Amino acid sequence: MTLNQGFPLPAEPDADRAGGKRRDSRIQVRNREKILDAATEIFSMYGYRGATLDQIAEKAAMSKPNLLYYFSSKQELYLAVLRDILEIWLQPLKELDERESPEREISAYIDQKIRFSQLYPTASRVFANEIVAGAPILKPVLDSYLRDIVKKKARVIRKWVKRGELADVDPYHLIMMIWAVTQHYADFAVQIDSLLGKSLDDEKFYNQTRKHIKRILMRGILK
Amino acid sequence: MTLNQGFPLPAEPDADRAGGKRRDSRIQVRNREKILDAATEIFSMYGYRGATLDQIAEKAAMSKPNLLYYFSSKQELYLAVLRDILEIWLQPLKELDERESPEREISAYIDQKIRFSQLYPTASRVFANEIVAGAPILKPVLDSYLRDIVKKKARVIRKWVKRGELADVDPYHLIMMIWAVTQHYADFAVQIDSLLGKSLDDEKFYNQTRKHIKRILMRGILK
DNA sequence: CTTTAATTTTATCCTTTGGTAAAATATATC
DNA sequence: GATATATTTTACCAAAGGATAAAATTAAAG
Repeated sequence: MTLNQGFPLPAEPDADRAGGKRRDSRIQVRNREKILDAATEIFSMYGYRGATLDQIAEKAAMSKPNLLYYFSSKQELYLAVLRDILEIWLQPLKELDERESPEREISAYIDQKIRFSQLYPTASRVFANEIVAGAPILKPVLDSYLRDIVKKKARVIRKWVKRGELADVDPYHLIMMIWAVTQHYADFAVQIDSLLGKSLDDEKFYNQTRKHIKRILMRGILK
Repeated sequence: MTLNQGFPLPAEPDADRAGGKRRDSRIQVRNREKILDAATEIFSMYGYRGATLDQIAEKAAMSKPNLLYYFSSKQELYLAVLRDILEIWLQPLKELDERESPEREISAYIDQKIRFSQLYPTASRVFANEIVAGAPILKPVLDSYLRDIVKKKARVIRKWVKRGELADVDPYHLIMMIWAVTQHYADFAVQIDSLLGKSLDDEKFYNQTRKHIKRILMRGILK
């Protein structure tokens, strides 16, 4: 689950050391994962500044100095968490393929985004927190990497519009809309739970939500 | 701007004292407002736990003890901020009127929500932060007050569907969708700025966004 | 102008928090 | 099983953060 490959976020100084020391012992891998999971949960609730290493250490069932043995600072830990999230957050968008029909592609995209909200709601919330906070860490990534991908995919959507397969929609706004709606179910899960007593964990509700979102959006954009 | 009337959030012990001391001197009003504005901004960036009184005091251009003279604790200040936000956040929904056409009413509702995102983006972010964090403070309000209003308005939407004026949409999901999309432009403003170099402050972009959201959504739900 | 009440400042306290040092323990290798 | 290395624990520190006390200043009322 700790993927991270080639992201424009500074790599952890100690990660995948090639020289000298042996890394990746079973205990190493297990503990790093335990910490990342705990950190994701705590960061999702309190944001970077509000989260404390004590809380994270407790949730990971280890002492704070022990935690700092694996991630040498709070910031390094936060970066590691964000890197993992960004990886899975971005993946689906990259797959939009202009050679297929917009109906099929956009539908699949929505499916993947809502699936992400179901599978990684806390990760989604860490991301939300970071962006709402003004993206102090991710800003450079948004300004370069994300910007490029979105621009490329906007072109794909525009092509569909020109071909007459899609109503005359603004590609950017369409992408924003899909993000907004799908992420909402993860980021505002408490609210949903308060109002409906349901969550995406409930497979029935998950499918109902998925279909409903798709019905309205697809109706809204297909010719 | 400091409205607050009859909200199910505990009232500040000192607010609008009737007995004894005179309140609301000009200086009192001005400083409380200055603090609330500063607090909204800081809370929007760092959430409740991540925000510090030092930051807020600095932004309000006064000393920390001075700030605490007006709001006797961080929590009290946070409650005051949330109360103000909730007031303006909820207002538009209350106005949905079944006697009018859904086309007109929902369109007006979207207008009001996106207008809120334009006028109070930081307030929107404080709210977002609170909900993403699991609504530790607002949970009771969501569970009672908000729940009731939404239930009532869901009934209105359902009536429109039965009358055949609206496609067969789930009222709750529709409301969620409108919230998600409109709030997105305030809550994820940095992202929007990274990708498009625009914000709702730009009147042209504001109108383009508004129309685009409405076009897709209305097409998606009208018969 | 005095007197009283409201506001602001200065000094300070205690707790929390990110982080370190070094000793103690466990694990692996020969 | 001895030695080296990796992991964990214990004890601690300096800075930050929420909050209070009390003195100093300013504004209002008579």
